[in-house]
Amino acid sequence: MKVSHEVSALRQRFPDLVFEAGCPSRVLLDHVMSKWSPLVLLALAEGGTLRWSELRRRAEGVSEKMLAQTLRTLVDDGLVAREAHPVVPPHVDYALTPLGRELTDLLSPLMVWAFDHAGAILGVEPPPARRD
Amino acid sequence: MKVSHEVSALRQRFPDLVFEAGCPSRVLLDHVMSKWSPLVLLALAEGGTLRWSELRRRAEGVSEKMLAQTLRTLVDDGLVAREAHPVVPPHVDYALTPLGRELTDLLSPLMVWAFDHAGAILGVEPPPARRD
DNA sequence: GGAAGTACCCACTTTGAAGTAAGGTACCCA
DNA sequence: TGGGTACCTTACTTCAAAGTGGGTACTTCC
Repeated sequence: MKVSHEVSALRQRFPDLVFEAGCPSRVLLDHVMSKWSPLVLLALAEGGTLRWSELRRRAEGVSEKMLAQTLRTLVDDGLVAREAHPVVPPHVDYALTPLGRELTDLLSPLMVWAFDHAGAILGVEPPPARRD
Repeated sequence: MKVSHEVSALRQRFPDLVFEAGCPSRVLLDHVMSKWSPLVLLALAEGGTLRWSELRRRAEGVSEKMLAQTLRTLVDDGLVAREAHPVVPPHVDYALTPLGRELTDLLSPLMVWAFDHAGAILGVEPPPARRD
């Protein structure tokens, strides 16, 4: 039984109460699930090594500030590796670390699932006859 | 190759740009990754059918307002089923729908991963000698 | 009659994430 | 001399999510 297996893995980590706000896993999840992180991570999962300007193009709509902030967080967390070449004009490469790859391997099925079900779930918001 | 397979599944859905803000998958992801949704979903994955008061206890720190709001969203999205028994005092049961179970099957490995790596990742924030 | 229990809703305030706009560096080329 | 390129940073503003503190309904028990 796959489900029971999943649940037991959960149980080991979150005994009775699940996990309180502010605990490390929440913080990490917040990093990973911030507005632009998934886009950056998936872009790197798809595209391999990418430079700053290429990431800006792929994460459509991201501002320079948010891209910098997102990348900084991911680099600090050890999920993305940053390699700056000392040339002019600047050339900086970003790529997933092995840890980052572990993450995207778990993250992308979730994104694919969300993509596949989003229309049905959000489109068919059943008429709000919810009240008892 | 597992990774290539994942990536090709991604590619099919997010051709060159990944996906713009405001698209349905973002909205769904935001629902699922809001502050309390993962706790509620995992609590239901672990605990099966739970009633309101039990959920309040498990999602340590949640306010009544936020629990109500979170549950309402999840119910509207068809991830959680709500069953109100017409007794006094009120008795309302919540449980995952099959769709919700699909989600938690993808979500819980991510949470487990986050739990296992959070300490190392956040604790070892390497001394900020990041600048070139 | 009034307190207690359960599952909520509503109005207001606070917080923090994201957006905007502007500047900054370091070098090359015209 | 003064653009132009690529990679950022900082200061200020905005806005939605979350928090706070109340209220409600219905019935049973004391």
